[in-house]
Order: sequence, then structure tokens, then C-alpha cells
Amino acid sequence: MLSKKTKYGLKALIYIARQDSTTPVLISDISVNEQIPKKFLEAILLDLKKFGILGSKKGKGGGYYLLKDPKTVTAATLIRVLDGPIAMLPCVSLNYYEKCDDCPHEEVCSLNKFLAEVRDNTLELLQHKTLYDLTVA
Amino acid sequence: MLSKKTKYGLKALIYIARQDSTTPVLISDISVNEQIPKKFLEAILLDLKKFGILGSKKGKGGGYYLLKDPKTVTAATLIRVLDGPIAMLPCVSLNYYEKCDDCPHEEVCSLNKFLAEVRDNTLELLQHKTLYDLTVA
DNA sequence: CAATTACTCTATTAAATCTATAGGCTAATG
DNA sequence: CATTAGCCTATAGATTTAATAGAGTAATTG
Repeated sequence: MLSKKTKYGLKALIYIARQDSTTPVLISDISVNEQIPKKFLEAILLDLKKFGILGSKKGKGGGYYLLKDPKTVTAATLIRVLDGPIAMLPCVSLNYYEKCDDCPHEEVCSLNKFLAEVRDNTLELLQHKTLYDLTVA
Repeated sequence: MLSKKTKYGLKALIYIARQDSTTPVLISDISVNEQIPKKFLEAILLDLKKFGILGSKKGKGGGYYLLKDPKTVTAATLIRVLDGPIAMLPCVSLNYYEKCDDCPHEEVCSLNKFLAEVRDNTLELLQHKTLYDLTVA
């Protein structure tokens, strides 16, 4: 299951992507309209800024805005940034790989093989769905 | 990500399914060979028993054994029993559905629509992979 | 029938993660 | 220079995860 952080983050991004891209969007605006706790949202947006997805502007007329074309931002990227690994086990993660303590031979572990298949299957979908797709759906 | 409980449970089931089905398998046997903390494993197997997947026998010659044909037990069922929902959000879960507090109109929520698609995609794979498949892979 | 074996039940706990809030600070605008 | 709005640090409650301890119960076997 995705964390609330991830759900909030995705909703916020969709919200921002749907607005007129020439003016920044207020945190409080998103908070009210998407029913996301404001302070929690602040932290999430800051995170998305650190990863280069959002930019921000302080002071009057400030707020958050997209740094990238929504058509180039995939759901896979967003979920990884917000939630972490997409894979079901660390030993099968492409971006957050970790060996299992148990499991002496990963190459012949049937669970590993199976979950790699699940990962590829999910990734195929997540990598072709963009933020833009989510704004028009 | 799957919990360790789930990983251990799946490994234990695969281990049991690979043994001669006429004699029960010892907890300690599984624990040693699959490197799973014994006490933790006890609780997991008990869980799988409650859900009717495993049966058990006490005393000498006792242990755990499958109650079902491995070809009829799907990965989807096992993950649900051990880990819970397969869906990425409660509002998109078939077996553990819960409405989002935020989100006034689920029908027009693009996140809901998208994650339902992800769920169907994953389920398609998980429902066709059986415990038997995992034992021979 | 008693000793042994092996699963069962209850309880507890340490650690990690998630969710959320508080309050002061800094930068931009007009 | 006052106001606006994001930034930073700290904290904290709740929940979940992972694991352990120890006594209890049922089945087998000699």
C-alpha cells in the first residue's frame, strides 16, 4: 500500500499540473482543495522540490510550480520519490536493491524470480503513465 | 514492499510444498533450512493454518502440511492472507475496500482510476501464478 | 501410562515508520 | 518595511513490524 504521504503528494502534483502553469500554486490552496493537512503537505512539497520535480517562489505571488513537462514525468518516478521501492522485496528492486540475509543463492530463488516478474509487469504500466495522463483522466 | 512475515510465509509454503506430501514438515526444519527465526515462523504458520491453507499435527511425527493442492493456491491469495491488500490504496482494494476521507467523488478521482488499473494489472499476474508454479521455478 | 516431541497460546517488547503539529526563520514583493 | 508565503528544526503520538519468552496442550511411542 502507498503511504498517505504518497497519496497526498500525487494528488498535490495532479492539482498543480492542472492549474495555469504561469502562476505558482499556494500550499494552502492545495491543502484546502485536496483536504491535505497543511503542515504535512509542506514537507511533502519540499521533498518534491529536492528531487527537482517542483520549483518554488517565496513571498507574495509565490507558491509551487512544476519544473518539468507533465508528459515527461512518469508515475514510476513519482512513486519512487514519494514512497520508495516499487518492487515487492529489496532483493528485486532496481533502484533500492539489497541482498536478503537469508537466501544463499539469489539466482535460484523462485521467489526472487517471481517477484522480478511482478516488478517488470508493474513497471511497464507505471513507466508509461505520465503526470499529464493523470491530469486528463 | 512485502513484510518479512510475508516473505517468510511464502518461503515456508514453497518449502513445504516441495517436500514429500505424505509426512508433515517440522517448524524447526523450515526454520533452519530457510533461515527464518523459529518463533516468528511459528506465528506465521499458525496464521496460515487459521486461513485453511495449512494443517498441523502435534507430537512426534507431527508438523505442518498443505491442506490444498498447490496448483489451486494462487499467489494473490497468499499475499492477501499474509500481507493484506494488493491494491495501492484502500479506495481501490477489492477485498479490503475503504473510502478515502479526503476525495469527495471517487468516481471522478483520477488517482483512483489509475490505481484500479494497476491493481487489475497486478492481479492478472498474481492470480495465475500458483504455489505449484513457485515450487518448480 | 509416562516421557518425549512438537505445535499452541498469551504476553511482552524494541525498533522503525508513519502521520501530524508547532513555531520561528528567511526571502520576495509592493 | 510590512506583509506574504515558503523553509527549517524539532517533537511527538500512533501504529506496525519483527522478534522473543515461557508456559500449556495434544499426540506418539516405548
